[in-house]
Amino acid sequence: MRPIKQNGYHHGNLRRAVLDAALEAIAESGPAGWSLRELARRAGVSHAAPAHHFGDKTGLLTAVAAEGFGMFADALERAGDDALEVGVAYVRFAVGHRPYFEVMFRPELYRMDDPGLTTARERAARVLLTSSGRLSPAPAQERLTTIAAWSLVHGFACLWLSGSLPEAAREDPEALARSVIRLFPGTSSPS
Amino acid sequence: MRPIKQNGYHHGNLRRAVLDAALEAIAESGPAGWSLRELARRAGVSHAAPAHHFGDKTGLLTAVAAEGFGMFADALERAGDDALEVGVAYVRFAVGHRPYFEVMFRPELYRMDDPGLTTARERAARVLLTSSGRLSPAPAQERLTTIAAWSLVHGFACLWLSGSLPEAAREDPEALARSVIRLFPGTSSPS
DNA sequence: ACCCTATCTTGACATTGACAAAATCGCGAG
DNA sequence: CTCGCGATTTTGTCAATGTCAAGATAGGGT
Repeated sequence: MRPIKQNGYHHGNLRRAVLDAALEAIAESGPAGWSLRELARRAGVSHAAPAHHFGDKTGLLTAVAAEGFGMFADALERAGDDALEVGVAYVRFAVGHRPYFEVMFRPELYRMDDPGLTTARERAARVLLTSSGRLSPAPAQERLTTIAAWSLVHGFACLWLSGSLPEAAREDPEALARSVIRLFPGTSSPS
Repeated sequence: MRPIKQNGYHHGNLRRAVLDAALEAIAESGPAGWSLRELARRAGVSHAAPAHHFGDKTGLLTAVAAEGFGMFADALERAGDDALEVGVAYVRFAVGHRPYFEVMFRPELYRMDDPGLTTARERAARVLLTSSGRLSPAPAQERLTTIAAWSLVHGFACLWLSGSLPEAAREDPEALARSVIRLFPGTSSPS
């Protein structure tokens, strides 16, 4: 946002500033419509400053994805054990943190071997697994039920973000998501 | 693939050649991991030849999306009126024509005001609407049911394409999709 | 034989990602 | 205090890319 440097050189936390600038740029132009040099310009530093903290563009996107998966896992854990609430939290995160979400589920943009990223990813997957497991009518279908519930909320989030749903513009996505998820068997009566 | 030109200049259908080269490049490196000049190199023409047919990079991606929506609508119409089969066709198209699918649902990459694109898009939407409509238990929930069914198949396709599903590597996506869709209320007994 | 239009080439320019080397800052050792 | 050292930032540079403008070529219609 605002330039960090006052006069001469500085040693501020440029890492955070560049990350925020990247998130803002992704929000404006998508995960590929920006440039490292533009971020540096926004942060008020020279064109090669971000390279020291992130290596290259892929490294910056890896940092975005890792942070995103961490926040995502937190949000899902906060939703508790009820599958409906976890699903709503899934959509709420996608809509409320669109830049993170758009990078997270595009693995060709970042490095999947990042350690912090994979742990956060597994943490989020565990919440999805446990919450959707109790939707299954029989233990044999537990795996399919998890995939189906995950697909439902993920698909809704993607369609809403891409503007494919005609009602996307004039309706609250969270309320709409709640109504849609309720159609899935087992989510109507939580307790 | 193969260079078109034999000797000197040529007037072949470069448009098709560039489109095919673009699809191949997208299949390899995603919708953003290629360059116009690389396509021209692959097709054996000069670096600015594609510009005459597509204007710019966005124009080329618009052509890809338009052609993709046309093939998509054809595939869905071929599946008939049964919601389960339409859903399976949805996933089959996403997996079998991955480059098209990845561009189609990323509107920031192309121009949505393209006339041929919007007509094909509406044609596909109509199939989804009519086939999912008969899944609804009550007419009042028809809109929600359509959104839910669409979200389910779209989410499954996206998760499978992004490699997020752990079983993605060792199972047939079409069969898995069929099992998953069957969990949705109303799809078990088609007739 | 000639021209005309679509098609393709060539040349150029600004922007970008990446790398190397120099410059600067901040902090601890003496 | 000051000196040096590592972390950080700058500057300079290069190849690659997208886009535009101008020239060259082919093939058909007159």
